[in-house]
Amino acid sequence: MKKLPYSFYEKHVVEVAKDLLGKTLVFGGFKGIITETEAYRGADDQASHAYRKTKRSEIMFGPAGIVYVYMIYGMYYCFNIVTESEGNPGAVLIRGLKLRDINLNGPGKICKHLGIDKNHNGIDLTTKEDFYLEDATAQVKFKATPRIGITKDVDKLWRFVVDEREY
DNA sequence: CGCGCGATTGTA
DNA sequence: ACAATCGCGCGT
Repeated sequence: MKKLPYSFYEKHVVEVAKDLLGKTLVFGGFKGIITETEAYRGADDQASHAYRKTKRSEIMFGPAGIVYVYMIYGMYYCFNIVTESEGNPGAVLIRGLKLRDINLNGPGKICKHLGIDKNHNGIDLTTKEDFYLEDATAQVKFKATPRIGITKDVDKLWRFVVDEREY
């Protein structure tokens, strides 16, 4: 299996969110299959941090393949991957990860279990040897649903979940 | 500088 | 159904 290149992340955020399903995340000693994602975009997505450019959301406006981690509700971190070309904000929230023996369903659980926090913000997934994504040969089946936990732009079907029998 | 609230989760 | 818990973003 080979590491996913910059070109994989540079596409439209919704495409990347779908394509990430079934891919393998390698982080330190952990290896897991991505089972659930959500897409967040720029000015046309009111639910996104990048709806307005702030110090926090600035990273979403930058180049693709970069890790975006933020704290939520004062006690959990959310792990995102920046997409699209520079100047076009977008990021995919990783919401589900299947490890060998544990099913991490929920962005907070993933970060807590793997130990991902604010220190990982800004890491380039295309150049590291212990933090990257691996290509997958097989395509997985999935469903599109509304995103979780938001109050604006709730009608966008930008949450993608791998069918349970696929993993 | 103060204040309300959030891309969540475990517990009741 | 709700508390835990704190950094961010916006208004003053």
